[in-house]
Amino acid sequence: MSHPSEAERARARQIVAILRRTYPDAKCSLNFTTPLELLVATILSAQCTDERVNATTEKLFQKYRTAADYASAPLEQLEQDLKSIVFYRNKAKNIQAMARILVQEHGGEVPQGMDDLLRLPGVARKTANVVQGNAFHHVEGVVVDTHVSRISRRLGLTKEDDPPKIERDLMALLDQPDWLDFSHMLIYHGRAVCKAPTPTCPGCVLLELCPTGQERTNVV
DNA sequence: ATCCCGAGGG
DNA sequence: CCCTCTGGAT
Repeated sequence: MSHPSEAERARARQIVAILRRTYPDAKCSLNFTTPLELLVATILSAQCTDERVNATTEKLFQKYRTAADYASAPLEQLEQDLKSIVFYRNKAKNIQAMARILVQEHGGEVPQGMDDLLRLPGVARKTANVVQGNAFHHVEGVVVDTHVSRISRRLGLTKEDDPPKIERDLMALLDQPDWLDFSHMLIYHGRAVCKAPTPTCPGCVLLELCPTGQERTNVV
């Protein structure tokens, strides 16, 4: 899949066009006003709904305004402030370690480069792509979360299982200007229609272009 | 492959 | 009690 045919790229463009008509306002669902806020929110969003993250960060961002605030807080205090988020101990530890690197190596700011972002604890390609795309309007890759992985596989856009490999397939298949929106639209689609256990294929706007949907609706 | 480990809904 | 929500590090 690293060298998709022109037919495969054309099919991908059709999928993007339909998604754009269906989800014209798709965007990042995390609330943030600065790159630091988005970075913290995205770390918190692992295995957790954006709604729950937003409910937590509403208070969190009033208390922690700078990287130094996270860096200097007692870890137990930060843990308590993240208590309602799943994996809160890991996330508190990662956010504090991340903030200390921002203070010590980046003047308290969030770095824009992929390599610098990936060196931060709790940050892998998904989080780095979210921050680059939504805070810096700089798109180097495709955001591949569980929704993007699942739906890309169902649509036959990739056969891979490993998120970095899925990302490589999608980067080869999609036009770069579509990368960020593609993920946002699939995330909306995944929440509303193409759900993990039980996709509601009848009525899906992508049914005609989806091998999995064809299979499911023919059997049932 | 396993660990991390909360909240809301049925 | 069980399932759903939905990444990163070791």
